[in-house]
Amino acid sequence: MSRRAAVRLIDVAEHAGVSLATASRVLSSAGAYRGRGEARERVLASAAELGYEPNLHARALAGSQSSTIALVVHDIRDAYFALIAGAVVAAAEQHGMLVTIVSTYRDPQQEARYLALLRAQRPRAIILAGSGFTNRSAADPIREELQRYEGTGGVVVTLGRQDAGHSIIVGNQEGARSLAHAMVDLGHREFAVVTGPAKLMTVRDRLKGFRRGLEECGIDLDPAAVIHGAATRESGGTVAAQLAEAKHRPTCVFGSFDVVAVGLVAGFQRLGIAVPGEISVAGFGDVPVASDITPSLTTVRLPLEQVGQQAVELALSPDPAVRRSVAFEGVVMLRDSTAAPPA
Amino acid sequence: MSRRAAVRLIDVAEHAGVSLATASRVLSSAGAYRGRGEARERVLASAAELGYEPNLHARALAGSQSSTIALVVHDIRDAYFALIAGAVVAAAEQHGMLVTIVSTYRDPQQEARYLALLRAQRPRAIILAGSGFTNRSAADPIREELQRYEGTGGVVVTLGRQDAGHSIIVGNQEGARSLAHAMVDLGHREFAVVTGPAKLMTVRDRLKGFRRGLEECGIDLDPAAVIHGAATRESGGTVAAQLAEAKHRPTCVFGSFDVVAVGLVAGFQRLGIAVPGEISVAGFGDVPVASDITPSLTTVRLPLEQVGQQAVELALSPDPAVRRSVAFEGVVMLRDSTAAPPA
DNA sequence: GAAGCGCTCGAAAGCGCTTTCAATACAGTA
DNA sequence: TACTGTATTGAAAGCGCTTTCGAGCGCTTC
Repeated sequence: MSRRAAVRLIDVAEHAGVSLATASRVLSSAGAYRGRGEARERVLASAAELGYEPNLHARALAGSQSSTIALVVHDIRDAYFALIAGAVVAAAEQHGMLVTIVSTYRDPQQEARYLALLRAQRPRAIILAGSGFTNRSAADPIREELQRYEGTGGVVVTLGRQDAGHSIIVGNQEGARSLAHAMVDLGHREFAVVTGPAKLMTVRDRLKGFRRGLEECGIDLDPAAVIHGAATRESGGTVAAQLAEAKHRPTCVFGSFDVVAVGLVAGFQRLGIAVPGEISVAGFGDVPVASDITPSLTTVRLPLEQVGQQAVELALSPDPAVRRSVAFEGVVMLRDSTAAPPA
Repeated sequence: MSRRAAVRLIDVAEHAGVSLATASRVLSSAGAYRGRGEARERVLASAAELGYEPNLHARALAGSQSSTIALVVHDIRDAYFALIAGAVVAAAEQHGMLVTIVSTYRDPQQEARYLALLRAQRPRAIILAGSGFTNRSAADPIREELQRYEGTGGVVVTLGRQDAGHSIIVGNQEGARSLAHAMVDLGHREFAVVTGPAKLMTVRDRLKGFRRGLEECGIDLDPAAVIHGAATRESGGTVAAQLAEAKHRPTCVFGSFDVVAVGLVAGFQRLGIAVPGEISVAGFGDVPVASDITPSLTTVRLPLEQVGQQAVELALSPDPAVRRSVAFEGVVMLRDSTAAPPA
């Protein structure tokens, strides 16, 4: 294990018989530089021969231009975020950038701490996916972190929140609204919503959209019919049991995360309640498991692939000073977990 | 958006009235340094007041000690890798390290390219998860990359391959072997294996383990009964159709990735073949979807959480020169997709 | 009281690169 | 041929930090 030092730019320069500056210009292909042919070729050849690899730290330090993008998610193990991460990683690599992923496990304190840690890495941009605590007070630590980061020249891209940097609207509200219409079209009038922590923007947006959709159909969503739990499968199962025992059972339950809906379906089935025969269940996200369960889950498909790609585009957009905002729409995927209500 | 420069260490030093060196020592808490009390306190106070944040690039450059760990996976969108990534990210952050994730989408060329890109970032360690093309020839580009990286002082941790750096055995062989025994115990004698590309180590190991398990029970696995497809749900569906039409249908099918098994189950059900009534299906991995489908999937649970944690431990282990190897075992999760063969 | 030890602390030398700045080369024009 | 304008090149100054090296200090030890 000879800890032989890595090849440096100066080694390449000497080997090619040019100055350090020239070698740098050739290899970092700075703008319009083409070299007089001769020198350029020699540098390229030497670099290849010696197996030169730039040191990104040195590059970042000298050029104050980092080549990493930071992605902050709630939980990378969650399919929803994994899908976004996949798209971000793929898009970033197209631009020769690396992605640093941080998983906050839905803890706002953590999130702020991580953001601080991340800033130390001086990433070109921070993409905040699925962050979005609805703390609109002036003292929101996350917003403060973000603003500070922007202040030092960083780019911020947020998904589902719009109080900092570029923002991407992932279609939470619109999607939920469409879903509400679809459920009413199926004949449902009695609803329950099972969702996550009220402090998450995502939760609020989906709920708001669903409620608005119902209102447009002349249906009021009883606040008591909105159940806030965790955004997990287990939570769905627990709530299913509660709903099963309720005196007045809804005909359609909207689990505002696919995993929750999956838990609901499993829960009802365990209790011998037929889905969709006796009760319809819809989810949100169209994560792979949605099509895998039986009955397959009616849900709202979010274009996560494009969202991730777009996030990288915005992250790398040349003029960060002008805030941009891009909206996507969710599309309702009618599958087997919903049907007309029992007669 | 005033692009005000970030606070530097020298700003802190001046504000505290100490030298740059002292400030550095206090803030990077280098070993046994405690300061004479006085100086230390002042530096800490100044840093807090000015909101100092170290520049990791400068740190890495000067100290030649990076604070990122690189994680290479096949596909971060895949639950298996997402689970590993979650554990790695969590464990890394405990050590104040950031994780750079690269997704190679199962392309060996890509993988080698990414490894090169990664090396430019000079991560403290590279964790290669689910890499493992079985190219044992001298010209394996990935092994070459890894060895080169080790040569320059980097640490390598591999999951499921053992030709470089520290290695973690995730239990592919042992797990598959146990599963084979469990299936034979259930009464099965006729098997088929549906698996991924033969060039993946994971595929080979699981197959080898399964075959060995059967042999130990006196059963030979017909090479014709091993079907190599993609490690996807769709592939499972396709193969289910093929198996359904075969003249001699096995009583138990082992899908060596959970997703494949999920596809198999869905495929058989679509064709009206009862699982497990007419045919048993088992998977490997125990990814969340395994418990979500109906019938729930018999599979082998890999301790991915611990694997990820251990990978980080090894990555950060003080003496990289001595190669270490840690083995985990998979445990068979008998669920509803398997039963005794039809009489 | 001199020598020795174990600290803290400051000056300064880099880490490997990008990027001015000034110098030189070359082409094009008169 | 001389003269300007443009492209290419090299020297050198950092980017923000860690880390030797050595000076200085307060002790104990003989």
